[in-house]
Amino acid sequence: MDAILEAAARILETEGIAALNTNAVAERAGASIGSLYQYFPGKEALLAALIRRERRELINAIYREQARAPGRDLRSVLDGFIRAALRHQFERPALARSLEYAEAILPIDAETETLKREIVTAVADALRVHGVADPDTAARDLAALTRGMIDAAGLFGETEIASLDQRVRRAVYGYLRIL
Amino acid sequence: MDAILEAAARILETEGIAALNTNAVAERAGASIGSLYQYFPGKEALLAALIRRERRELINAIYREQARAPGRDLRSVLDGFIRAALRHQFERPALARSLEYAEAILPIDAETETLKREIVTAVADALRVHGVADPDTAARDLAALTRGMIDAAGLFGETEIASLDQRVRRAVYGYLRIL
Amino acid sequence: MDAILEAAARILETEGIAALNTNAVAERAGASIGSLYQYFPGKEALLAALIRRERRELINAIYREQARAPGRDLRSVLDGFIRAALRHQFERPALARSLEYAEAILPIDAETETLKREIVTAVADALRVHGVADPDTAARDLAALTRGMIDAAGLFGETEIASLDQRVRRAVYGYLRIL
Amino acid sequence: MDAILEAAARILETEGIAALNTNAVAERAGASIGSLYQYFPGKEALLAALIRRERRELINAIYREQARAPGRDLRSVLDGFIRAALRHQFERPALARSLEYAEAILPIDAETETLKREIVTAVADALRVHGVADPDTAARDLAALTRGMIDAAGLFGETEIASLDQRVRRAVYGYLRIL
DNA sequence: TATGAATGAGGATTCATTCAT
DNA sequence: CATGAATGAATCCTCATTCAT
Repeated sequence: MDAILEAAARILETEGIAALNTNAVAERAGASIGSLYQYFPGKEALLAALIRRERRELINAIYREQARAPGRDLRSVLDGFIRAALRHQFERPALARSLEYAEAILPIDAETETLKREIVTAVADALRVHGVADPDTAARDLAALTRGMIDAAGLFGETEIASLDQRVRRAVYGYLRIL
Repeated sequence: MDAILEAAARILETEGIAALNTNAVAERAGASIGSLYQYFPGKEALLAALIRRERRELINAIYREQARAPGRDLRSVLDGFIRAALRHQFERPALARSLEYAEAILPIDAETETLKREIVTAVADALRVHGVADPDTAARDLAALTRGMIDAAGLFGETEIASLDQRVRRAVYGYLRIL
Repeated sequence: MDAILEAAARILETEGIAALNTNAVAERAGASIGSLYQYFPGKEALLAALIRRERRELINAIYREQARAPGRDLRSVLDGFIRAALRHQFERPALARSLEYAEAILPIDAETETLKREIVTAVADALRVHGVADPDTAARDLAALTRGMIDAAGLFGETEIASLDQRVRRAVYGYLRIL
Repeated sequence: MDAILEAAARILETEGIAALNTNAVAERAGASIGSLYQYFPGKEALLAALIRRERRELINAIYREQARAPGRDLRSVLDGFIRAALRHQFERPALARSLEYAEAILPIDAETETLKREIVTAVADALRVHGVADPDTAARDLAALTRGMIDAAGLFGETEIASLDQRVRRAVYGYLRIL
């Protein structure tokens, strides 16, 4: 099951959604199509599972940062969030991009929808604690801006994470007018 | 020919890349598939043409702003660019998103590649004139962050352009540390 | 389109419903699967069309007999109906059997349902004119009994129509207690 | 083993031959597919066993009637046969229909073939004893007509057995010209 | 003897593309 | 130039059957 998900991830990563077909996934996973359908009711469910897997990873990283948040200043907290996002999305930029698109296209089930909201909610909570105005919109904007920048960097072929980290922080701090 | 492109745009907009097939495009355009193939050598070429059409529109808007730039301060110039991007992408957010994704997936021909670079180049030129450091990277970042924010706003269902305009400007100015 | 229907009929006739697959139908019709799907939206629709074709033939024969009915006695009218049923069903007994079963299994659309009823209605009308009690039930019974006998005769390998005709008439007259 | 047969019967009854697949049968029987294959060499054998089970039930009922036949008049004997057929087929009309069809399609083994003949033979014997001409054909016709009427009644949704019993007897007596 | 994961051939359906009219 | 019927490769998915445990 993990092998199948990972195979799907790799195809999405290297060839995009259009090339994601069940036979290719099964073959690359070293399984038969029959097995694929034993674990996933269909192609969409497979994609949904992959989306959830990736989202969950990011959320867990975000939560780990959140756990360290109490008592720290807003910048430190944001730095943590940004680092988590960077590590996650920059690890596999093409995969993140494909899943992002798939999420926008697919009929999203309740669980995936929840996961999606959790990220923004966690950020919004942190902003609220520090007195930021309209924390929900701000969280959404910051997540979007961060994602856009990392995506573009990945597409451009950047490999240096430190520089990108600095630039994202500049945009985030600037948006919030801190410093 | 325009009818065909517009039909493709509408399908992309409402149903996504997966639903974009030549027969559907021809039918919605009120033409026969035969005619579609008279004007476009294939599906990819059709998509590429649509990407170019949309990119060209944005570039023209950017160029119109650029023409007014000499003598104005950086903020005014950036405001123009942001307004152009907003008007363009916020007009048809789902279409923009689909084309964005298609561009990342498709084998891009030279012309489309050039168009893509022109936007960033125009912004970079303006930044360079005003002494911004590493104007190419900055232009890329600003374009990415702007696109990401507008895309997310569209996906979220925002319809008020004024508020979004302000928030994007905040991120852009913040990134550049102006004000 | 006729070729496709006829190919389906022949497969149904010689190999039964289980062997009826779209590829086989297309091949036997000398067409490509693509063409099959141009004319029929799916396998079920193809089967439904075939059912309607066969039913319509029988109904037309029934109607031809009905047209000659006015002024004739009940026996003559029934003889005509029986002859029509025999000629139709005995022509291709295995096909009739398969379609009968398909009709019982498939989700039947309104048109097919109507055709189905028309036969029984025509017989019931004739019975009613001649004062038969509960003409609707009687018509249903007679149709069922006739069909059952012809089906069994076909399955048994009978080829002589005259003897079967006589036996069916005996059952029908007996059911109605005429003679 | 009985559970498996009964599970197959229920699926046949409610969803038809097309929906009868080994996995579904095993699941509904509360067994594993492995077990199914322990008891039956394959799907066809399972179906054949089910056909034999049902046929045997009917034959036993017929034989019970036959045992009471000596010394009784033809009408009483026939009444018994009809009652047996009605009770059996009207109990589960959809199942009977499906098995009937399966029997016509499947490659029938010797045992099933024998069972099939036994019913007609028992009826033919009774007819012969009472001097009916061409008892074999008559038995076949009567069995077919009875089956056809019961099947149609079941399909139509009749639930009242008494009325149907009367009507079948009318057809049977009429066919034999008794009364 | 029971289990059920794994297999993969088979079958339904879609859709990019061609080409005769 | 326009048309749209025809093609068939590609894809999704099902299900009979096997076999290691």
